[in-house]
Amino acid sequence: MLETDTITAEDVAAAAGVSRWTVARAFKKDASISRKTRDKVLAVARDLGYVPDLHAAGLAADRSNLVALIFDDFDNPHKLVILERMTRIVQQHGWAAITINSGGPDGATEALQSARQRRVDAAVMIGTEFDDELLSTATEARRLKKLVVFARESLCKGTISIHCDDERAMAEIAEHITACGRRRPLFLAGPETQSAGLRRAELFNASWTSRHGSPSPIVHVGAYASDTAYHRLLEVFGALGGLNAVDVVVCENDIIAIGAMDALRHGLGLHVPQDVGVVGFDDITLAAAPSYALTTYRQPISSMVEALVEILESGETPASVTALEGRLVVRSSL
Amino acid sequence: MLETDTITAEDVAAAAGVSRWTVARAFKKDASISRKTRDKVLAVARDLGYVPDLHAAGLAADRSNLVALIFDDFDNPHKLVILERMTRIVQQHGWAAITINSGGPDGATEALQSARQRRVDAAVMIGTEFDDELLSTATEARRLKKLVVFARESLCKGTISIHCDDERAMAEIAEHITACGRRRPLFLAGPETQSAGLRRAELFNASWTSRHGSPSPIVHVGAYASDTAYHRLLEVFGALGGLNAVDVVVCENDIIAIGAMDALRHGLGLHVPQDVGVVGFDDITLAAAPSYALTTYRQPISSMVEALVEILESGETPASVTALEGRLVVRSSL
DNA sequence: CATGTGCTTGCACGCGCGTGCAAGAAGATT
DNA sequence: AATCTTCTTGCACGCGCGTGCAAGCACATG
Repeated sequence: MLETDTITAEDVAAAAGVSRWTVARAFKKDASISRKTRDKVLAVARDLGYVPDLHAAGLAADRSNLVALIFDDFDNPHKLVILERMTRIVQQHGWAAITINSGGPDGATEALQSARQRRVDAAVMIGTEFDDELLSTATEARRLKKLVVFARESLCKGTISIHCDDERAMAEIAEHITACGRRRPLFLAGPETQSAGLRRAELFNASWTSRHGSPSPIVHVGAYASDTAYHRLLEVFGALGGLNAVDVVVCENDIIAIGAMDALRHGLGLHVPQDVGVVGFDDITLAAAPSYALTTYRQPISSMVEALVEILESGETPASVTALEGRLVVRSSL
Repeated sequence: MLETDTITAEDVAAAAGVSRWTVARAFKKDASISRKTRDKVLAVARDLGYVPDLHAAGLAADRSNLVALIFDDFDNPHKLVILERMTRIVQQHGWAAITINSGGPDGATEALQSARQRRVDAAVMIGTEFDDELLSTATEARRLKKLVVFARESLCKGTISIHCDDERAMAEIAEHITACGRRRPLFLAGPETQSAGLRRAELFNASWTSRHGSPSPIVHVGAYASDTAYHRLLEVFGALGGLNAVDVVVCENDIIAIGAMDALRHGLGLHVPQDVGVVGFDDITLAAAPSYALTTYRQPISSMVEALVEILESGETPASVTALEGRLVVRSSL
């Protein structure tokens, strides 16, 4: 790189024959500056390749225009969808996103501290590992301007939660299964510790029980990973009673659903959906692939990010909970 | 959040009975400070919950400890692998990563400018849309401290390129195919404009021709997307001569390979690898799924990121090219 | 032409910390 | 005990820009 010498507002001011502050005004919307000087300054700035230093601006204004996106894992492609929406929409509104890899639950404190050191306007926690207990004990969390829990309902004090209305979602799934004539669901949930925070198994059973009197069995998978789900299902399917006990597998997310489908088809030689139906959650890209054609529930990620932007732009820090409605995407797995 | 009042080095200094600069020294490795005062300061800092403000530090030292990761798309799960390694390893060395969504090639300039505004120590471009022509015409690129092109060879002046040794990779693939007895490869490449930068088709054919005399046909897919690849292969397979003309499909990446496998199996009713073999590139998680069991080539992402860290830590800005060796992962698709 | 109003512009001060130098403290030397 | 080192510590200045206020200006009014 050749011209690394940073060019400041001072330089532009000198070249345009105005003061440094006038240059700042030219770049500030709704600033009191005459049309003529603004145009002149902007033109000079363009020639010189000047852009305001957001770093210094943040320091002065105590507003970094930075949000931290803290992820607990990067295995689920759904994270990529979230990241895409998040970065794109947030950028459109003038923020930049710093992505922090917490590297597991133990790293949460460190991640939060790192966010604070960068003066982020908000830290967004994305991942089931970040449960309310962890958040309520993390003192770092108290020191952030805003703490948002994304894609999971959080009742933690001082925390802002933006998520899909899972209660409604699970009710819709229960209804769809019922409409398809299935009566023997098996709920395949994630790791017991993490899955609890999502409450999907619980919500599904609440809805299912209200319709059919008795709950569905729940089996936990050791990790949100297809191969783990694959082996887990093989392990329990026969023990539960095989086809006599299960005619549809409801999964906490698509990753598990993919593993379940592979297990049913390749491991047990069954047909989906003829023998056993499968329903997922998230609608990852792969769910639409002809090999899977998974019926799943799509979270309203874009709306959720819009909600985040609103919270970013609002001055106050309301300890709020926003639940948005997604939609069931019916394909051929049920 | 309750205690939003930022606590500065000044506060710690007062509480510890030293000057602000001594506090700074306590946090600086290899600083000239006595063991005793450092321990005292650090203890006070911990009690008060003080951590140095990296924002202000960056402003003062002209070093933000920030790198920008600029992505052109978020559809390929391989990006997630890169992101995970990138954030994790870079964090371990004291940097934080800001993720920028360029939203297509037109957004590259804007993304670069955004990176500059944040005073990043380096901007890393990840994606085939960022070709050398674009980079050489982008004046913003000249103003960054370091510009790194990741996972693609770049010969652009002033640019640092870190990538997998594709020449060797394609030679290994050609050798494997040959060893498996296949003699009629079809190369399924990405969009013509983007694929050119990767040069994989070209490199494969160089190797193939040297072994068997004549090159493999090359078919371009309109997008790096499975369904696009699916339809494209269906479209051209018969026209090329079907099984008489093709006994293995070599794909520019796994996403295309997945689409190709689906097309061969579900679209054409063929068997993989019995009728036609498939080889991919990247080794995404899905490649290991039993439904695909894709033979593919794994790029040495971790080593590549380590190389990036080395470049970050080295003061100079060598316009360098680093090509690292990956490895072929043989599964059952060939 | 004098006065008042509203729009522009300039500026002191501060955001939190790093750098380099000089003053001070502690230990070593004769 | 006096002096010299070496280690510690304090400080002026600056990084690039935002905020709030006051001075400057143009124009309209009487």
